[in-house]
Amino acid sequence: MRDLDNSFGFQLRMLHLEVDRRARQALDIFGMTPARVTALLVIAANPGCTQTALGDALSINRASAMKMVNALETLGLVSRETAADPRAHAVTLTAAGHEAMDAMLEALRKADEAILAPLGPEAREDLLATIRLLSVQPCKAD
Amino acid sequence: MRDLDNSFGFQLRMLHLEVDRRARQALDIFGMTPARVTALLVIAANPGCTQTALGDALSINRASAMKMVNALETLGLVSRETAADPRAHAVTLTAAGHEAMDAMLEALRKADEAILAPLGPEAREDLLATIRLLSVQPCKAD
DNA sequence: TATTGTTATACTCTATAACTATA
DNA sequence: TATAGTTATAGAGTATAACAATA
Repeated sequence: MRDLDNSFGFQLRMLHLEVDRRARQALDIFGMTPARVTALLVIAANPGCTQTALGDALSINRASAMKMVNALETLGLVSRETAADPRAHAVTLTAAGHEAMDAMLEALRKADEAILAPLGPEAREDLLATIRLLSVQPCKAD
Repeated sequence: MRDLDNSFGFQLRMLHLEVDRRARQALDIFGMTPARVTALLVIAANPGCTQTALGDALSINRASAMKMVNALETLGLVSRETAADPRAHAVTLTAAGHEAMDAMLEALRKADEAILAPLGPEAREDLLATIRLLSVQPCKAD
């Protein structure tokens, strides 16, 4: 049997599976999912971004980004404003979106806490620093 | 704006997004996906497991596990054998499955390498050890 | 009664391709 | 010609609910 314990991709996938499952549970009462919260966070960090820019930030294409915005708009969390370029839409959080985001982040923080329980403060900082180092930060949408 | 840099869940999701994207590219020529490889690995680690047990190991339900086995069987990578309990199927890798798995793991190793490039040997071991510590290892399917 | 596999159906998230309107 | 948004369609991966066979 192959030594899966040493496969970074496999281990990360297993961890993500668990984190995602817990996040999904935590977000269920909001009618949200991890993918939607991620989109919401990117929009919050880049108010007025276009749908195409949002897609680039999330590594998804225009059509998929539009569907996400549709879902968030239906939930009343974001709105499409007119942009300088009349072809584009400027996507921004509504007041309800800002409020909801705070509640969701707190719910996610609790879900993360359950996962991170085995780690002390230093180990958590090290882990976060390492992940940040590896991750191409796709939160710039402009 | 909320400090997303310090949100473990958000950072992990972003990292997973990138790792998954590269893994998907690497597996494309095999007609495989990360989810299918994970299932294949669990089956390889637990030869003769039932579909329900596979589902438990992957945190998915029976119906979804059956679909995965169907896909892997169609690709000729696994086979359903008769189990002690005639209600169940014993799922095992075929010879082709074992061969293909080696090639896939090598392809994934290369994809991981591209992500891990910023880390030295020690940092990689630390990261892997930490992830293993957090991850409830769902690779026991029996 | 409980469990295994199965089928049917549906939802989320992604993709591609083609269309429109504007640049 | 290129770009932003849209629509239609499709596929992967998940879920629930109900069914047959077996324990």
